[in-house]
Amino acid sequence: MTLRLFNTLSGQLDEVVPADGAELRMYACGPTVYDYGHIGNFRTFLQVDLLRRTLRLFGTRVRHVMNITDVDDKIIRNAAAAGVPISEYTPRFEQAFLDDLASLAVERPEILTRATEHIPQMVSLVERLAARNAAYRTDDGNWYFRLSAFPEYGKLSKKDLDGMTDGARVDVDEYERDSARDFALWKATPPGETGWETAIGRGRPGWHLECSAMAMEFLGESFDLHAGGEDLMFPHHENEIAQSESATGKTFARHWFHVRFLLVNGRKMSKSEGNFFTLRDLLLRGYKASAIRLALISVPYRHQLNFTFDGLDEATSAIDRLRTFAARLRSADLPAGSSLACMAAAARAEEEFRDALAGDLNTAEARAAVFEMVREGNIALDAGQLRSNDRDAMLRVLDDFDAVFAVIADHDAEPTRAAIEWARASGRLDEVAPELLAAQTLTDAEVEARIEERNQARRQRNFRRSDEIRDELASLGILIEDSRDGVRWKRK
RNA sequence: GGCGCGGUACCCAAGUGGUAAGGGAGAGGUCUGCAAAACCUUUAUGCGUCGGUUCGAUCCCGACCCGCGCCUCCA
Repeated sequence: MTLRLFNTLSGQLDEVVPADGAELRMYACGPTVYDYGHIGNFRTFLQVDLLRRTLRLFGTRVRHVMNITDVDDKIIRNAAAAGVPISEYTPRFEQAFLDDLASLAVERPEILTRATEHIPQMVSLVERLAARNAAYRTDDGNWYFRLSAFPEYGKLSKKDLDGMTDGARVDVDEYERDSARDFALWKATPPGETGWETAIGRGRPGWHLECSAMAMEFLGESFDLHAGGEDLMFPHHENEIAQSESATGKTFARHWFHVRFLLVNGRKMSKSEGNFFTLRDLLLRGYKASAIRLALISVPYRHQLNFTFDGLDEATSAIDRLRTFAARLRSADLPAGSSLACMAAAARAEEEFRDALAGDLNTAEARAAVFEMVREGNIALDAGQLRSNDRDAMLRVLDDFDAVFAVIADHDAEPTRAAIEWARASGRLDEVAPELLAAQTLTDAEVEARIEERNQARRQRNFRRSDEIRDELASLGILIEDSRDGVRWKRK
């Protein structure tokens, strides 16, 4: 199966296939590690994860490179404010970021790469550009890219810069850029400030240079796909294209994948709006990692997603439904054989699920296909018409669904536990939902013991006592469900 | 101002030129010591407004209204 994906560069749906016929080489812009990641960041990384998981489901091998930007103005400023060198400042947030990705079940890219470890590659890129007269050094030691050296500039973001550049250029200060639109490749820094001594002078990389250098380092001068948030389209990706293609004369990335920003309560997320959430904020409020993941991937990547707490509740319920169905399938005692209707339901779900993903990663439709099968499966189960082969077929659909969505398999305890641990360590315990904290006061074994106590009371038909225990556990955020196959419980 | 996206039931959200997926919530029911959970059923004569094209439009065209994003650090 082949994925058809919107390509910002071509402006249409293009098939995503490896140019070398073997391995899909993709580069995704990673985080600048100056703070904890927020849900907007994670929507993008989650959608990239969805992309790579879908490719793999379709049988495509992936070599996915993600950079960690560990030097830039914000980092330098924040580290200075914290009174630590950046080499001490960034690892903390890099680790937090990677932990957050793991919490959200985001697969690790094949290659993670840091900007500060590729200074030589960046320097040689500048030298190549200089040799082609596409880069120049100003008297203050900065290096700029000469936009006029790249006539195709604007082809990604569809900007026509002709009228915007410098038609009215009069006297350009000798210390300034030749054109206001020329962008910095390398920023000169005085001794004492973060910088590297290199052949092109002392300084540090401009923002765009690292991505070009590292993408080429690990994927070659020309590769299959480049991903990032919509804001990166201009100027970041446009500049990457300009500097890369000017240096190599080759197409940089063939396919460009951009994820739209999310809104929170209908507005752009910002600290001043009071609608700014990190992953950790949400975990501490008691939302499960799986629910956050599902909420962030259920709206297709090209649409704005309006993130709300209602949406998280919806995702929580939806996951419960899926998990309950999966558990029900697994534990059901079924006769051998298969039924035509159930096999057909599974086959249809599988086909629709794959088709939906193949059509520009339509997660909403893919989800719907599986939920339809869930309903059909439940009906068959209730009617005693589901047979063991049907079960296997439906479980396979759920497996494929989870290979991409990754929300049915329950790994929610660890992220929540880790978030509480982190809150404890960083003096933020007051941000933890009381119920969540309460639920942590009992170990699983202790909960089981209380439940056994209640079971005993129930056997003696001492329902007053039994309800007492149930209420007590409920106040600790532990929900009890009596079922035919015994008592199930879960932490809220 | 330039570029772009969207307005579908109480909420979220797919979708197609031929009569509206899915999830959540609500209601009813099954089950249950009770409850919860689970499961089933049910919920848009209508898809921002007004015109047009068409045998037929939510889907195509035009105008308008509203919301949003990018154009500057930003995923």
